[in-house]
Amino acid sequence: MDLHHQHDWNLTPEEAIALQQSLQQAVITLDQFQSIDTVAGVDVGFEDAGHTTRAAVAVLSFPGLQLQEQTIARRPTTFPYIPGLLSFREVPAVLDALEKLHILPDLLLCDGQGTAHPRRFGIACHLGLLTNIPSIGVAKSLLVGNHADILDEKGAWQPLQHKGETIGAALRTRPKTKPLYISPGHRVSLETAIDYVLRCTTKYRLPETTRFAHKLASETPASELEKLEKKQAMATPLESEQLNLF
DNA sequence: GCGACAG
DNA sequence: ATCTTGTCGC
Repeated sequence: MDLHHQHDWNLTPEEAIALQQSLQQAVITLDQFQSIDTVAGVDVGFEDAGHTTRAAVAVLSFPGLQLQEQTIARRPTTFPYIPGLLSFREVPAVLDALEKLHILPDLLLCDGQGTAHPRRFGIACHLGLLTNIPSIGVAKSLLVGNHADILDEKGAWQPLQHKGETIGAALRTRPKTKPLYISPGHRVSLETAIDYVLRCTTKYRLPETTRFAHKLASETPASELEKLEKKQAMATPLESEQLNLF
């Protein structure tokens, strides 16, 4: 992929933090996109006791939410899990999976935080910036910040705040369940992020995009992996020029 | 120094 | 995230 913000991945935690602070300056939390016809769910799982990273991308039509395409990529795990540095562990594999797509998704729903991060640069921001695809962070638990109690009805939400600023929202996507933490990744405002997450959510707590991607990243048997590999190789994969055209 | 800590 | 069975509640 010909990325506008390419960079080395062989970094120490200290270098990774410095890079986040640098790249964060380029993040845009305003709506900057045209029509959204496809939404992709991105998720990552691990095999071999964590030695292998498996990334999955599921592209759904929008607003119909019908599966259009799915890809999987596996590669050796090279970075440990460190709170605040998740993207350095998962993004390389995700980029591999995105390169296999034939359809360029209009929006990315990522597993994890966007701006709801100590340095305002969660995995959704990192992926959005590298691919230049509008992105949203959809996390199942909190990394940083606080919020008031949320009404127990779908759609209810409260701003997530940290050090005096609103960094995201705690959103109830289903009654009687824990909220989801939504935040802008890149080129999407918080209000719009909440709207899209709700429009991708049907009867479950997690959006359909995330559910499809998670199924691929964690529940797909190795036996069915080769079947997917063939489908992925059938047509011409997304060319780098198609990604990043501002 | 102590506790918290996406996946 | 992953290792793992049954089980409590709407």
